[in-house]
Amino acid sequence: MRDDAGDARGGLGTVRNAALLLGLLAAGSGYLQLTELAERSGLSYPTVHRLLRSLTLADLVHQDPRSARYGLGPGLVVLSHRYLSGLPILTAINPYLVQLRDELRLTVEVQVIVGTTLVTVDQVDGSEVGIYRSPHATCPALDRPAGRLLAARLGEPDWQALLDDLEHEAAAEAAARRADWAASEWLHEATRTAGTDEVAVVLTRAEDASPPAALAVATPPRLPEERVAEIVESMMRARNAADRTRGYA
Amino acid sequence: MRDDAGDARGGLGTVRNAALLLGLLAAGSGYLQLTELAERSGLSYPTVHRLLRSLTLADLVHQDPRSARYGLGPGLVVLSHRYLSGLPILTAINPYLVQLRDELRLTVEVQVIVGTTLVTVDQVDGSEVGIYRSPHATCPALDRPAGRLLAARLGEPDWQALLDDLEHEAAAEAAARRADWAASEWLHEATRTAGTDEVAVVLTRAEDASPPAALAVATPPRLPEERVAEIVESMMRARNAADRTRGYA
DNA sequence: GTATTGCTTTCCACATAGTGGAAAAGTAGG
DNA sequence: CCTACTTTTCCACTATGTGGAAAGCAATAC
Repeated sequence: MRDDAGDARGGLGTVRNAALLLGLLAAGSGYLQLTELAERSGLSYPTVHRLLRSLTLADLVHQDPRSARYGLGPGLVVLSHRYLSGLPILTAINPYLVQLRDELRLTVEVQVIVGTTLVTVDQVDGSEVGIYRSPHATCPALDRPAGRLLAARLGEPDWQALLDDLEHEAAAEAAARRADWAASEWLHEATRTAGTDEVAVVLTRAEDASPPAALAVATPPRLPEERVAEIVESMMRARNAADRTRGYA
Repeated sequence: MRDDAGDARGGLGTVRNAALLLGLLAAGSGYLQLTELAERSGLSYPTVHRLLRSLTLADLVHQDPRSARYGLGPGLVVLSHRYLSGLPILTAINPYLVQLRDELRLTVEVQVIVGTTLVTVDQVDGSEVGIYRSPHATCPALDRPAGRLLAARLGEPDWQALLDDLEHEAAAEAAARRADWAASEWLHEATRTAGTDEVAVVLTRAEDASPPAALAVATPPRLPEERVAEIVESMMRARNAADRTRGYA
């Protein structure tokens, strides 16, 4: 079965172009000029202009009236929230997050891997975070232990795409450690950028239809092994309670 | 100036159709059948099919392999996070949220109005929420005091669209109270659905380019006026500190 | 104050991409 | 095995989406 309309395998060109522009706006920091988007996308100025105007009408893009530059739009927030509020794993783990935070006295996060990106989709803040919070954090998946556990559970094409973004040495190390990550229910080691360690526990099962998710807790460096074991145990308990809610025993 | 290509004023038809389907998926609960989407959109089966496949390739839609039904996709989360992480008001208020939560001993939320919808874009949970958390909540704007303050500050077309969604009596009441809401920096009254009261404080200024935002704190009913005044004062202090960060004095 | 430069937006002609009716393929239930 | 419904593909057609050229706009330099 092959639908020729819609450029076999690639989908409708106009939708692909619109999505391309959204991706470019997401990859940039802040607002971009129409000419920059045309250069990076390979599309002409009038085409970029019409696509951006169409996306603006749909509230998916916003044009800064002062600078005429374009950025992502607020309509994306509603769509994303609707998506997240329907994820069974988030609904199931939700009731346990505050209790887990109070028990550990640490900020608890829920991470989801999307493509090669690790996204913080929920968090319950402990008092220890002070003024350094990142409620809408995204980072390359392998930067954090949670991302390593989840990335290792991706299918081959996604795993390969992830490796393609890495330098040779980092890709080799990741490839070497993949089987270990895939076999582990939890991981405690350093993050790449935040200068902290992190304990991560996988939430999702291979048979789940939604993207892989994990719990994550940032910890000080050089935590005693007993303390790590306690944290893992608490996180596992929350995870297992959520599993019972979801019908896994 | 008028660009005929792109159906004057409506943008490109294909982008509009794609956005229409995203909106229908957001409005539904869970996954929808292709035939349902065709019926609600007025588009033909093959058209809906090609649009959905294109959106799926862009990670904005997901097809459940078991039921063949369609739902919103995880790519929306990355785009939304990138959008939110660039909002100046969120960056500015962020460092004060944990301290405010600890001071009030109550959950603190940041609300943003998008169209006629109020969206919780950040929250710092107190211990009082227990197992009833709504981290990705969306609701009609006027259901909550924060939404009332923000909706009253919308332009005429958006305000009108909001009224159109209401029953006649509710619309009349909102119209009667609009001026009062627009003139108030804070509001303390009942929410429509949660069975709680709420204190809300406006965060954004009319001249801000980003969507209107507010701080919100749920409170028990029949709170003494002195306590309400204390809560408002603390929230205003956080708001004013964020304003100084943003260059307003 | 004027000219220049660069960006955004519109105009126009054209070709093909996107559309919908019809048909085929797939799946679940009786 | 048959039926009913849904999803996906095929096919012909035309209206939409494209890009080159031009117009409009705003900021900057002289």
